[in-house]
Amino acid sequence: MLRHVSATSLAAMLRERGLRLTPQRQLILEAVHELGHATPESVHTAVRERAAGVNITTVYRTLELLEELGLVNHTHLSHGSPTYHPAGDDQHVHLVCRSCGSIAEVDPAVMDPVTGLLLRERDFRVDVGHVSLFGLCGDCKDTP
Amino acid sequence: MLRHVSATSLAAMLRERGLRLTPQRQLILEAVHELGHATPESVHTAVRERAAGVNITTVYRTLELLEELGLVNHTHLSHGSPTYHPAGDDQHVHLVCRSCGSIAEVDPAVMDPVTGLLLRERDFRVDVGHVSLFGLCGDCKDTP
DNA sequence: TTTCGTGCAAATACTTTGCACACGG
DNA sequence: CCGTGTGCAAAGTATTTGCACGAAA
Repeated sequence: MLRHVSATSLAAMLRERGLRLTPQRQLILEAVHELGHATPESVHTAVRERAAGVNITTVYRTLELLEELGLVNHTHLSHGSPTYHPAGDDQHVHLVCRSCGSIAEVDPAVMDPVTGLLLRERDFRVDVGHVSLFGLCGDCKDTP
Repeated sequence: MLRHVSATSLAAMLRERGLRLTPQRQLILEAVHELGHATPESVHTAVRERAAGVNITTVYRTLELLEELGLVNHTHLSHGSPTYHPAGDDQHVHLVCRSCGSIAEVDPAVMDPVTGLLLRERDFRVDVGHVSLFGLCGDCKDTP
């Protein structure tokens, strides 16, 4: 269960593509791991606590890069900013309550019947690390 | 299988709340039905073909209203603008290809195993008319 | 030394808000 | 008439882009 990508392996992944390891890229990747659910804004805030000068532009560019490298995924929780989270085997499906805004996580295996069906019948390969389901949570379904 | 909400029934729903039937509201609701998948921008364009003066602000306000009335739903297809579609029994789940951007639709019944499980085990009521699944379509999965 | 990466500033996209007038009921 | 709805303009947020300098390899 790999929860952290070490600086050296990040460096290796970057080098493979002729890209460079910078303090910003390390800090941003660490921030995503620490935050779990991270918007560009929250990453920016977190990174700034360690290194004041890091620009929001760099956060956007780096998150996009980290996603290309397969180190993070993003999903859209309700409206507004995308939410980034570490890629890997700790993936989860999000349950977003439209009433109270709470976000719960469930094992992506709950999607297996659906992903299997869609692959067989529609030739569509669902990216499970990317799924958000909207609805009403237990606390809200009675008092909407 | 009700595919259109008539002007009179829209009027009735509005009147119940002390709201008014206006040409803009009729046109915008019609546009959502005609377009099927409609962003605020595309609704604006479609409506303008019939009535030049309609403002984008009114489109936003009206889509929000129509959603409160339960006449339309919106979902987030990839990034960017939300996509509105008619509410009712023609609901569908969206399959969004992250490679080519294509949007396919499937019967929401494919989600039944998942919605049932989440209701039983997590007390979470999934809004199926709101589901978008991201992944790779058949055309793209071989040549990503 | 050679690119690549970053910060900065400005541009762009999307959405919301305040207000005065228009108009549906 | 009364009060809601609209258009307009402007403000607010979120994100992207161009460019010159700084820095990794």
